[in-house]
Order: sequence, then structure tokens, then C-alpha cells
Amino acid sequence: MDNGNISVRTSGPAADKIGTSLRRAILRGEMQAGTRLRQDAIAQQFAVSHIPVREALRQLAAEGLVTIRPNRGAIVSRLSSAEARELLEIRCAIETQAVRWALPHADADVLARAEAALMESECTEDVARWMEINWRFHFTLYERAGRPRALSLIESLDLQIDRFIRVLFTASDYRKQAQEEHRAILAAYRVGNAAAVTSLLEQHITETSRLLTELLERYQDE
Amino acid sequence: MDNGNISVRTSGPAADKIGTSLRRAILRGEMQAGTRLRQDAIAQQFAVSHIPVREALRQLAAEGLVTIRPNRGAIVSRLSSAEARELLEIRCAIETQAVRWALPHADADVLARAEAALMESECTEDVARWMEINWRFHFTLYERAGRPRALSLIESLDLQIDRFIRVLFTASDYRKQAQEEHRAILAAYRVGNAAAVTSLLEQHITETSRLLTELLERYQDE
DNA sequence: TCTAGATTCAGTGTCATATTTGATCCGAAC
DNA sequence: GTTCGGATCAAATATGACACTGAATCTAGA
Repeated sequence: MDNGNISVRTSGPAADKIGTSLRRAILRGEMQAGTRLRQDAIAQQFAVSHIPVREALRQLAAEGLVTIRPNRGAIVSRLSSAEARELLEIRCAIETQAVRWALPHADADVLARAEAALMESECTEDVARWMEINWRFHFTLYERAGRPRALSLIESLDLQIDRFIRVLFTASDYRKQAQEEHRAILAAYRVGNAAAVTSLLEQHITETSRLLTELLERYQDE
Repeated sequence: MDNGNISVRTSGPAADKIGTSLRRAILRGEMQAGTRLRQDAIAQQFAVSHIPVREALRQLAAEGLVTIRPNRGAIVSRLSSAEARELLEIRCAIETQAVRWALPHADADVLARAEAALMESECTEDVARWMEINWRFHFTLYERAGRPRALSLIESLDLQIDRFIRVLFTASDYRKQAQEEHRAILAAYRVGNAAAVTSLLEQHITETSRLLTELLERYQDE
């Protein structure tokens, strides 16, 4: 964390800025699951009092990224394999519906951007970068759904699970497999084949779920 | 609001107690959409400083019940007809999936409790009471899904929309219709007919959506 | 009528302080 | 050696008084 002592008063509430910064650190794996989040240390780091820190932590807790234990402090949330499986099941249910909504409204712009994301993801070796592009690829497919709430919900589910998907990179050849699956999804999307898109998307998420829950189960045995 | 000056220090953080109390007031319609939520007034009412009030408001904002405008204060969230429609669409997608998960594991206890909820809802004239029982009825059908996260998500969606469904009681014969639909759903559930259950549930939620969005559109024209 | 500055309102956060909670440690008793 | 109770510790939780900030509204002048 290289924030230094920034002025947090000039662009919105301090609590929001702190929350954004902590969220980023958690999502990039700089703060691992189980890490203690001490109010006074964070307050010192951001050169603020502990009040906006508490507010930021509450916000992150509501998002599921942080677990608050009253009077004992906050930690970066862990995720059990059962929870992971379930989150991905929910994602699957909503994302397949979102893509059905979006597909009839897909245009050349959407296709070009999804293709660009796919090309970009093939050129990067950086895990954090790849995860960002992965999200952008998926989001682009759903963009024309006309359902902001659903997309927001998908994003919040994504936030809870993507930092764990990150570990698949070192534990399996996840990236190669995911790229192939993305290619197939985009090909079906391009010709407007809704049944194929949803089926491929479902397989993609289900396979991710299988790999991730296996990995988390191994973690829990250690 | 008849809370008086209660001691909020004896069972968990003050912010949690305030949040719970405000949430209840919002859900029961005691605080209408658009109502100003002033930190100082709430702090006075609960005999606390403004700090736990701010934390409670942030928590409720994260739940979608409250909208915070920086430097301008918080209001009880409004809901546009488009948002209502979408929330119910999402609910429909998840609840039909939840009931599919639950149905193979339904037992006599679940059936008895769902039946009891239905009977109880037929005996009450109180809107708040009916809404609670309505939730209990639905929740009971999903209980055996073995998916705590999904059920939690359904509940949070419920929280965002049920206070608006309340107004259907005075604006249409919603209750009678909903009771009939509940009866049909339970009958199909009882014989384990998953296709019929999901289809009836989908119709039930879709019909609710239709009525509610019409009503909200009328509100917005005034 | 429009614009700029003043005023108002309520939020945002600090500070020094006190209190509370839960975990850990330590000594005494068995 | 084990158990139990009290003391200690670390960190969270919140107070009350105060200062500052931002956005909306009001007022006066051009």
C-alpha cells in the first residue's frame, strides 16, 4: 500500500475514499483473506480519525469483502468452498438471464469491444490485469440488457469471488481454459445463438466453480 | 416512532440497534419513500451521538433502503417503476432456482409450516402482519435449498421491494389474488411438481410486478 | 431577468477522553 | 498438573464540543 498521507477532503467523503482504497487492495490480493484490519492503523495510514475508517469498514462489510466482529475488529473475509460454489451458482443463474436480455440488443460496438477485450487478455501475463479484462469481457456481453440493477448485482457477486479465482492462476492452467471458453462464448454471441451462449456460459462458470471449490477445499485441509 | 430514549449499549453496537429500528420503521411504512433522515434528529431520538447514526445510515444505504447524498443528507429510498420491475425479475430468476433446489428436500415439517403460514395469512386483516407472513410463506418454500447465500440475497431483494408492495393492498385486490396464487403454488409443491411450482411462482411474481409497476407509474405522474 | 455574494442548513470529521468487550495471563486452590 | 477466578491488555465503541465544508436558497444590484 503506497497511499502515503493523501488529502481525502477534496473529492467526496473520506469514508468513501478509504473504502475504495481498501477494496482495491483486497481485490488485488494485497490483503489476503483473514488479514486483520485495525482501525487505528488504517486511520494513521490515511491520516484521518478512526470515524471514517469505521464507516468504510461497515461499507466493505455490507459488500461481503470484510467481516466485522463486534469489539474484536475486522478481517478480510474468508470464503468457504460451499460459499464459493453457491456464489457461482447464483452468478450463473443471473448472468445467463442477463445475457438472454442483452443478446437481442447486441450491436457492432459491443461485439468490437468484447473482441478487443479478448485480444487484450491474450496479450497480458499480469494476473491483476487479466482479471480486470475478464470482468470487462463478461460485462460487455451483458451491457445491452437494459437492467442496471442486475448488472450491479452481478458486479457485487463478482467482487466477492474474483479475488479467490485469482489463485486458480498459479494452481491450474485456468487461464488457457478460460480463454478458450471465452472464445466459444463470443462466437455464439456473434451469431445471436442464445441457447448456445447460455449453455457455454453455464459450462464456463460451472467449470470455474468446480476448480475453485476443489482448491478451497484443499486450503481448508491445511 | 415511539422508541423513547432507550439504552442501546447493552446488546451490541449502537449502530446496529439504530439500523434495525430504522429498517423496521421503513419496512412498516412508518417512514415513506422520500422522507428526510436527519442525523441530528435521529441521534437525539435515540439519545446517542451522531457517530453511530452515521454508521447505521451507511449500513441501510448499502442495503438500498436509504439513499445518502453527500453533504445533503439521507432519504428513504424511492423506487422507480423500472427498478421495481427489474428487482422482481431478478427475484423471479433466483426464487425459481431456489425452489428447484429446495423441492427434492421438502419434508412434512416444511409443508406443515407453509400450510400454517397460509392459514394464518387468511385470518389477518393487518397489512404489516400479512406482509410478514407472506415472506415467511415464501421463505419456507426455499428453506431446504441448502443455499444460505441465495436465501440471504432473496431476503435483501425482498427488503428493497416489499414496502412498495404494501401499497397494492389499498390500490387493488392484491391480497385475494395473492392468496389464490399461494394456494396453487403450495398444492403443486405438495405433490413435488417442480415445473408447475416454478411456473406458478413465476406467474405470481410477474403479476405482482405488473400491478406494482403500473401503480408506481401512476405515482410518478402525480 | 440574471448574476454574484451572503446566508443557512446539515453534513463531515477532529480531538481528547471515557467506557466496554473479549482474549490472555497469572496466581491460588485443589 | 489442572482448573478457576481475577487482573490486565489491546482494541473497539462512543461522547460532546467544536471547526470546517458543501450545496441550496436568498437577497441585492446591475
